[in-house]
Amino acid sequence: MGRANDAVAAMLQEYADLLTVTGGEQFKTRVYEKAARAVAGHQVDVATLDAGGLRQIPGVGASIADKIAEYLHNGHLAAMDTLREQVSGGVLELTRIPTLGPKRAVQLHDELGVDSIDELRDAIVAGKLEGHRGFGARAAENILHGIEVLERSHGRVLLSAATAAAEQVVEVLRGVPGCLRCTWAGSLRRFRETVGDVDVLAAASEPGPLMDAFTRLPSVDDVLAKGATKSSVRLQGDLQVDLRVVPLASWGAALQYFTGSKPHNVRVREIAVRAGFKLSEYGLFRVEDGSLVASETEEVVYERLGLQWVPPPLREDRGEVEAAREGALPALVSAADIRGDLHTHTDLTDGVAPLAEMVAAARARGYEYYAVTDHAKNMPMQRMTDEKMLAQRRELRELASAGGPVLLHGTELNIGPDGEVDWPDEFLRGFDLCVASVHSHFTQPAEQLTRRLVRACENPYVTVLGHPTTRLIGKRPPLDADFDAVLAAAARTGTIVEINSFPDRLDLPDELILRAKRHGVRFAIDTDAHAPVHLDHLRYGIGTAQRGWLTADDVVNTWPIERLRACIETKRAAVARP
DNA sequence: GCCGTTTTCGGCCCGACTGTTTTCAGTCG
Repeated sequence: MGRANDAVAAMLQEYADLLTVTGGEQFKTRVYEKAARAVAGHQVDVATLDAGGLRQIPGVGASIADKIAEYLHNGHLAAMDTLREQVSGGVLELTRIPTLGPKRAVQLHDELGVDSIDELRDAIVAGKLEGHRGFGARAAENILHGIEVLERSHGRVLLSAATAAAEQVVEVLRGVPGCLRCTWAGSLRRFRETVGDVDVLAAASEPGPLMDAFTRLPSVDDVLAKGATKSSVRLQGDLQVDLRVVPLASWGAALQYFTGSKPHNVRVREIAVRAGFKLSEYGLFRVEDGSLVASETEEVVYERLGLQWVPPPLREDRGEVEAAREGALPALVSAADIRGDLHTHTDLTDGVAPLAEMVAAARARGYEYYAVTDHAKNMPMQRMTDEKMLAQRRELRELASAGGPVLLHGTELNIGPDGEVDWPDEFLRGFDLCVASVHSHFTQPAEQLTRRLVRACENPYVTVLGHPTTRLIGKRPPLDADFDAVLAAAARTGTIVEINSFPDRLDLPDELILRAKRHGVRFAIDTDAHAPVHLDHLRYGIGTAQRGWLTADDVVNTWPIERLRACIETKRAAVARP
C-alpha cells in the first residue's frame, strides 16, 4: 500500500479549507496548509512515525501531531466532523471555482441558497445574482467561465492520481494466488495527461479469485459490475477502475487491444485486414482458416504485422504506424537517460525542504548534476533578496565541495508584463543558469503575451523557459499566446524549453512538444520539485516527452555537464548585449 | 497553531490586480 502522507495531507488541507470557510483565524488556517504541504513532501511515511517523529516535520507541532495520530488511528478526526457540521458541503464545492474564494462562496450560499455548482450556474443564468453586493455583470461572467474550465476536466483525474491508484490495485492483484501477470493498460499506460478510468489487465487461468480480491479492495467505494472476466469498481475519490482477466496465451494481444488508443488500433487492424489477418483482444488470426498467428506478447503481434513494437506513449495515430512499418520509430528518451534536474526549489522560498535535504535526495537518485532555482525577488510573497540568494549560493558551493552531483546555482525568474526579469545582467551573470516563467498577468492580449515571451527568450541569461503555457490542468487555461512564434524565438536564441513534470502542469503539453521539435528547440525535463518526493514526478515529464516523440539528444538534461554548460555559455555569448 | 541568533509571547507571506467600490474586499501567486 502507498504512503499515508497523501491522505493525511488531504485531511489537513480540508481542515484548513473548513477553517477558512468558517471564518477561522487566518494564521491558523495558514499553518494547517503549510503542514499539509510539509506532510505531502515528507520522505518518511507518516504512518510509521510516533509523536516525536511527527513533530520533526516542519510546521507540525503538538496539536497537529495529535490530529495526525488521531486520524491515522481512527480513520477520521473529531474536530473535522464538528467543522463539517457547520459547513454545507456545497460551499467547499463552490470554492473550487476559480475566482470564487471562501468569503464569496459563503455569501452566495447564504444569500442565494445555492448549494452546488449546478445550482449556482442556474441562479446566475436566471439573473438571480443581480443586486447582490459585490457581484456585478463581470463577476457573473467570470464565475460562469470558471465553471466551464472546471467542467472541462470533469470526470478525469490527473495522471499522478490515476497512477497511484493503479499501482495500489496492481500490487494487491499480483499477490493473489494464480495471478500470472498484472499491469495497467489504457490511456494511463500511454501517459495521457488526464485519465477517465483506469484499465487493469491480468492473466490467470482461474479469474475468480482476482475478481473477488479486486471488488473487495479497501479503497473500493462501489462495485459497478462483477462478471466472470470483467469487473468495474469506483474507488474513493470517484475514479473508476476496470479489471479484465485473460488467459496467459492472449496476454500480448489483450494488452495491445486495451492500451489503445482507439485510432491507433483502427490503423493497426487495417494493416491486419490487408494482410489477411484479423486482430482482436484474443490474438492475431489468419482469416482463411481462423488459425492463431500471434498473441503471447505485444512484440510478436506487431512483428507479425510487419511493424516495430510501438511504445505506448506514441500510440495516438500521429504517424507512428507508418514509422513503425518503415522501422523509423524514434529511440525515445527514457528515465535512464536523465543525468540531472534543472528546476527545483528549497525552503528558502516555497519549497518544504532545506537545501541540504534536496541535494541529498538528488544524490540518492544518482544525478550527475542538480540545479537549485528558488524564486526570484519580484514574487513578493517569497521575500527574496540579493543577500539571501548569495548566501544560498555560498551554502551550495560548500555542499558541492563535499562531493556528490555537480551543483548548479540558479533561480526561477519572473517574466514581467513586458518580458523583463527580476535582476540586471550583472547580477544574472552570477547564476549558473536561470529558468524564467510567467507567474502573473495571465490575461494579457495575445500579441502582448507573445512579445513578452519572445523578449524573455531574447534575454541572454534566460537559459530555460519554465512551464511555458502556465496552464494548470483543470484550473487555468494556457496563456493565449502565439506559441509558434515563441517556439521559433526559443530555437533562434538557443533558449531551452521546459517540460515541467508537475502532474497538474505537464507543460509543455505533448502537442506543443511536437510543434516545438519541428522548430528545432531543445528541451529540459524538469520536476519543479518543492520537496524531495517531487523528484519522482520526473516519470510524468518523461512520459509527456515520449508522447512528443523526443529522443535523448533533444533533451539537454541527458547531456554530460560539459555539453550543458557549453550550451548555456553559447547562448550568453551569442546574444550578449552591448 | 507554530516557532524562536526575535525565544514562552507576539509575530507570522506581501503586493498587485480585479471588480466593485467612492475607499476597498476578495482572490491569487
